[in-house]
Amino acid sequence: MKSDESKNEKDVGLQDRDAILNGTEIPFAYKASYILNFYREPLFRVIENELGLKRSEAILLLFLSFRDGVAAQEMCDLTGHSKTNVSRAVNALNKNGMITRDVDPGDNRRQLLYLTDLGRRAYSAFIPELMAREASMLAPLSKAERRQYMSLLTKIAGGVPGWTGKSDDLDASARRMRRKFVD
Amino acid sequence: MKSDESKNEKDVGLQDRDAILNGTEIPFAYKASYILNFYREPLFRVIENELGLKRSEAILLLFLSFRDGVAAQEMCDLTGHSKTNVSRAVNALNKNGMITRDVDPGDNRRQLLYLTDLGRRAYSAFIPELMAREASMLAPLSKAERRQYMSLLTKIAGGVPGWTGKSDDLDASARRMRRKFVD
DNA sequence: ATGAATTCGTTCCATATGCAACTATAATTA
DNA sequence: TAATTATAGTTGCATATGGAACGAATTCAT
Repeated sequence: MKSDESKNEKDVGLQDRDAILNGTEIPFAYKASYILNFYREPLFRVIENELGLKRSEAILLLFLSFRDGVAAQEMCDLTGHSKTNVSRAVNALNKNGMITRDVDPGDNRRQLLYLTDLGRRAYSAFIPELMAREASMLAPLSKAERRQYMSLLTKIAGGVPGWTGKSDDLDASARRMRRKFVD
Repeated sequence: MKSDESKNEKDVGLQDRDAILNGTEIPFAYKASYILNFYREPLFRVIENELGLKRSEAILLLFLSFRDGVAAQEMCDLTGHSKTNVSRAVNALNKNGMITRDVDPGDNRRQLLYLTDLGRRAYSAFIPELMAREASMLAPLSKAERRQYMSLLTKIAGGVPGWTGKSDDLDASARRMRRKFVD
């Protein structure tokens, strides 16, 4: 694949951009990543600057907003984040008063997490921006297409537990990669 | 280990999981993030362990695989990654012989990047695993649904340049957040 | 019950990453 | 042309993040 040499323009035109996004061998994953990168990253930086919340802390607040009272473990399972990171987010938010934690009466190792009023206020401060940006993201879709999109996402998400968590598959991937790349 | 799924309360059941994913106020973004997290992160870690390629380096190889000869700048524009990170990836891959770089004859500031054979071999080592995982991800969808999904992603991706890069909007978000959260 | 194995959460350490400041080159304006 | 502004890429610094090792609580198998 040779690039042609007509690169006078530094701007990448729209159709060019689309061609680029279609060039990869993993077009679904690539496009979804592309979209999500531009959706999430800039806003998380704003949240960090304005509210002093790290990415993982904002995500924890988001999670607790509709799932109050879980333990850190659930957060790891359902988001795929490392427990190291979740632990740190829990401690930081606890320290600044945005969540509280109670020992789980049924298991003293676990600590159940709850939003405080301050935590809810922080959540209320950033969630409208995330929603507005989501609306921008979906703007090119009609109502019917949005329903379609949600339906597809739901189907895909439903399959996730089937192909994640199987560390055997990842080990097999690792072996194939290694074998293929050995010098 | 408990042998099955009947009533282990620590496990989150499937229907429960779906309810959780639907609970948020940004369901599209949340579900897409959820899927993508589980798609990408584990494999990037395998790539790092097996091939010694950082996430940003693997992404650069992926990008060059269908877009050989670009400058670092394009990489930033089209992926949203910071130029710091891209610069470091370029230097690392150049040092270990996976890419070469030539000064752009039309602009001495720019350096055009090219995959080497070694770089292609590294790419060839990991891309099948990303493809296989993409296939797993899409497994719940029929052929027709996949076409639909791609069509929707294309539409959404086409809109991205319209709502990103407008730092005015982000500034406005920042102001609203701050105002809403002031103590 | 006793001891082995498992799980929840924390901490240490190494590394990855973003921002801001900087150098060098190019484009713009006078 | 000279002076100003903008852009490509690099680097210093502060911080974010993941893995492994750990302590404590729990479960499992005798």
